Amino acid sequence: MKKKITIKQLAAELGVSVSTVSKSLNNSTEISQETREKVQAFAKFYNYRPNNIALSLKNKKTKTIGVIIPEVVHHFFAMVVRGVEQVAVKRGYNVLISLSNESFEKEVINMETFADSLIGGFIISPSKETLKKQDYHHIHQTIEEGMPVVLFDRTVPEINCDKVIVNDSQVAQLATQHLLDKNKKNILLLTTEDYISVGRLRTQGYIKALKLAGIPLENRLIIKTEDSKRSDIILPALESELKTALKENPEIDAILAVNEIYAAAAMRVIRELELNIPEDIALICFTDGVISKYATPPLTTVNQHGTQIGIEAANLLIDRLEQKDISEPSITKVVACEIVERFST
Amino acid sequence: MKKKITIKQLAAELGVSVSTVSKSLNNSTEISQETREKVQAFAKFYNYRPNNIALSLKNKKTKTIGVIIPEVVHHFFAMVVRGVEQVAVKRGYNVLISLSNESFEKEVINMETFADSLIGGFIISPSKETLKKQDYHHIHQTIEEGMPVVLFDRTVPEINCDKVIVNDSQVAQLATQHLLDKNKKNILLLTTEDYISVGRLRTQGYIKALKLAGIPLENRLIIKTEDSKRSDIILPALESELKTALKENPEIDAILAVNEIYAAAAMRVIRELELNIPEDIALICFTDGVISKYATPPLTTVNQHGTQIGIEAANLLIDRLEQKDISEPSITKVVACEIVERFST
DNA sequence: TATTAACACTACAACGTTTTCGTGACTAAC
DNA sequence: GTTAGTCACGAAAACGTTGTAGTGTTAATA
Repeated sequence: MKKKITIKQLAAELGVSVSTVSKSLNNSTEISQETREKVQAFAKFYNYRPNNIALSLKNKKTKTIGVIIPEVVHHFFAMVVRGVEQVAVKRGYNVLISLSNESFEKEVINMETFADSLIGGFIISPSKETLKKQDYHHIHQTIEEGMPVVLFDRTVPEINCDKVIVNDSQVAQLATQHLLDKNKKNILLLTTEDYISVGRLRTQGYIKALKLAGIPLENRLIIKTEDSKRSDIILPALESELKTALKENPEIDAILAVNEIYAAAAMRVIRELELNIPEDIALICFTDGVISKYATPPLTTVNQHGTQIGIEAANLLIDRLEQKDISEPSITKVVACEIVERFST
Repeated sequence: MKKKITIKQLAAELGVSVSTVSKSLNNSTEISQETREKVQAFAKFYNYRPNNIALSLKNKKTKTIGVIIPEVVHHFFAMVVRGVEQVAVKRGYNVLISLSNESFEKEVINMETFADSLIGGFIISPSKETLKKQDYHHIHQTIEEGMPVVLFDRTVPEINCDKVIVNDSQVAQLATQHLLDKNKKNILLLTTEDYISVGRLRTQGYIKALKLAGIPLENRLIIKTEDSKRSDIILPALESELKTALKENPEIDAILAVNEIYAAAAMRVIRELELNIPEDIALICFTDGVISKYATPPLTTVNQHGTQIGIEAANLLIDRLEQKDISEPSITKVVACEIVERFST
């Protein structure tokens, strides 16, 4: 086993001082061409690579960014991670990942652990529990301590930081319009409680589209799911609620689901009731993931461009890390999503 | 903005030495009860948290483990990450993630970046390209430098390190047997090229099951996919090849797919040919993910317990990091997978 | 009264870097 | 022959922490 070599060892080996080695490796003109070459050759031979920990300590900054998301086993978040990782590598940064598992406590703990100087800044999408509690002290504190934070997807107005969002409301309106265009007039909305910003915004878009089309808003056509914990608990409840709604309101001819999982649940119910997609009921949902792609029929979706969101977020964060002027105002980027038409509408 | 406070600043504030503060915070009996309490109160007031970078440098080890996987946007790998993260948090470690994107070069670069002292050890599933090239110098070198490595899923015999694998061959045999039990005798196998260990092993299990049942092995019933790059390129090719096979061999009454995506492709083809699942063709696949779960009909699958694999891998790695005796022999853990019967068989 | 022991604390080195500020040796100019 | 200037390199501090080895004071023992 050959342990990693340090500058000090290299210096001893070469019979020169530590400073000389350091300067040679950094190609300083202070050192003669000859010595530089010798040192560099030795360094290469011994496979010297600088100790990043020492560098971080010295420079008082790290080349690592922290990503805190509720889940990785979730297509959208995985896409975001991919995007973040992409630009991180390109710009010479590492990515530390932490999963809140939709739990407030875990989010806080993970954030504090990360903030202990391992990390330069955060990219976060808060857990549902955090949003419900509206307790953002950990995020505020991090910002207070001078670490930049970028919020994405689930955004919180009272936090002043860079944000990457999706034009949720607008595209939900578009999606609703898309259904109306297909001559579906009784659209059921499958959404989350309003404390989740994306759910709220999408609901707003839905409402706006109906209003514009002059269709009265029926509250019984909106199913809001509590959505607090794991999907294996809430899905059966959602399915039975939906089933009841469909039975009691046979005029329903379309469903707008706020995410893919809800759409999958909807499909299951529709199948059980022996209705056809899209003839009897059209279906459109957010999140353009594998479920929609490989479903029967493939679903029309709203592609949220998770990778793009990750890219924007990472760039925003790294820009912030590398900028001198700390007082630049916060930026909010909107990533436009688009409707991917398949066969469910 | 209140910057993070250091021991030195605390010491100045309190009018004692740095050592006293350090020892007080660590509750050393060397320091009087009184002083200890005072220091701790101050530390709490100023929200002191130790600088992990400095600790890492001092202790010559970090509390961070690196995970290198081909993709996050992939149910199985996401599950593994979840498992790793779970035990990492529990045991006080951080998780650094890197995506190879199935590229050899990216894998090597990322690994080298990570290895620059940020990380204590690695959990890796090599990229397809790496497996094809059979170039494992980067992994060997890392091990040489004394960093523990745990390989999972895609395993390589010539690397001597801890491993977490799935009893692929055995369970593929079981899956095949499952189809045979349903009275399906002409089973098509949708697999990868042999250089991917999981593909190879599953193929072996398939062959063994047929042999045991006394059914002759037909090479035209095995479709091996190159599978080198992104799925959007290989899937159409796979689909057309499969379609041809199904047309030319109408006796085929079952398909064993080596992963979910292949199964989804198979479903698409079956649908196009207007055949029924499972009556005309039964379908079973590896990876118990969202596609299988929400497909029509829901697919019978082999659950690989990704989370469990991640848990085992992380524990193996952290055990290795924390053990004194460096020369303990390598361990290979087998995580048993099981067949989840749904409606496609 | 002199020695020892306990106590409560401090000084300092070390981890691996970079960088500032020397410091000799040599050369060139006066 | 003195002074100034360049060149090539080294010493040391700093980043934040911990642990070892002091250090001075007081109390107990011989």
